[in-house]
Amino acid sequence: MARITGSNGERTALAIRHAALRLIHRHGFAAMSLRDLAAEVGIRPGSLYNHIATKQSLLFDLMHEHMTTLLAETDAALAAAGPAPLDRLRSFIAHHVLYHLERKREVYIANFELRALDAANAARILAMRHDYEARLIGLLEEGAAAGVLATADMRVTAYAMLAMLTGVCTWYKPSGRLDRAAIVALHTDLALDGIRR
Amino acid sequence: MARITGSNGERTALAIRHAALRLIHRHGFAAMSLRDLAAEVGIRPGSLYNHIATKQSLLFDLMHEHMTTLLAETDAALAAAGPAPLDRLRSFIAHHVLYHLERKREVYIANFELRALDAANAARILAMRHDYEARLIGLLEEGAAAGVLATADMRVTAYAMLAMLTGVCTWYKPSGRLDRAAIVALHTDLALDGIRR
DNA sequence: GTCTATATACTGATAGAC
DNA sequence: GTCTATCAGTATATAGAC
Repeated sequence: MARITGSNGERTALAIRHAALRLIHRHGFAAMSLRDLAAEVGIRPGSLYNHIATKQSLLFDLMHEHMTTLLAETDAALAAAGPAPLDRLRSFIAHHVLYHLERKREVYIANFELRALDAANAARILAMRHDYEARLIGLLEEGAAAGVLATADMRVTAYAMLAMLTGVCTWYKPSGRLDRAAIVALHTDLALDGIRR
Repeated sequence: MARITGSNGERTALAIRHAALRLIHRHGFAAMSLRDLAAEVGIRPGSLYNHIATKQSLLFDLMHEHMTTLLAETDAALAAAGPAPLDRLRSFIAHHVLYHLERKREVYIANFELRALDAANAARILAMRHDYEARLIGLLEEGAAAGVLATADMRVTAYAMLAMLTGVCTWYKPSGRLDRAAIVALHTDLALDGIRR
């Protein structure tokens, strides 16, 4: 007999993940105690262990799920884009910015809590991050081959672009002055043409 | 009678600051115990309190010293630059990148451990960060007034540029492929003209 | 699956001898 | 200024009743 969808156990597991995202984003993984987490969920500390193996595995699962989703969605966005290198690049930028606006907590954690993972887990997440960087480097190489863009160094340019595009996570608030489309357009312009006129 | 320069106490205090920069950069402030710190310095945990008031004040002092130096050096770089808006902007970019290459640990801590400060200390560091951002926004406004650059939004453009320029902290290694001048040139080109050709 | 209770270790910080 | 010793609180994780 199949497990009942949305049973109490599953709802608790989901609540733990959401509460962990909030607390880790706000205070950092090391500063989040399992007592804090349990209190946020509304259960006793020991009950957490019906849903997680260790605090470490909880962090890894959150990061792994984020990276899996990011890679899959990016590939889908590129598959839906036109064939022109600049169009594909625009598609990457737009998806990256929108994804980072919508899931700023997951992104923040995946970028800044790598230090809290043990060596084996960190290696797995790093490999997925390298896969993601490789997507952008590939797009830059396509553009350079087509003669529509130029850069002194593919890899460092990709790092610089990703740092800029990921920066939205640190200041974006949904109630802010600019809407999402304006933020995407501004970052696309900056990446492609800079600020000089 | 003046205190002897480089006395044992001062050398210990300096060693604590350096060790703290290393450990916080590597593991994060919350994950650095004062026992770890004392061991790295080569003293007993209790002896730390001859040099620091609390763990919190140690973090604040490190961040405050960094921000003070960054603001002073930036003003000096701008004072030494030519009067043309683009020259002043190039001077800002070059100084920012070089400073961040040379003091990546301090920068990383100041950017990502704000959450570990209590409210009053965080407000002081945030005010200094806003001062720094205001320098760049001012330069962008100078350039826009002179008609040599354009942007859809001054503040968000400044955030995006700072995120990009600060990104060097996360991957730079002195033994890397590109030397500092090349990294500065690449980021200046990216900021001013983007990647499109 | 959640609860109470607890094991075991570690945390920041302090007191007082030298 | 550094040491030994320790306080009081908290950390992750586990055991067993319900």
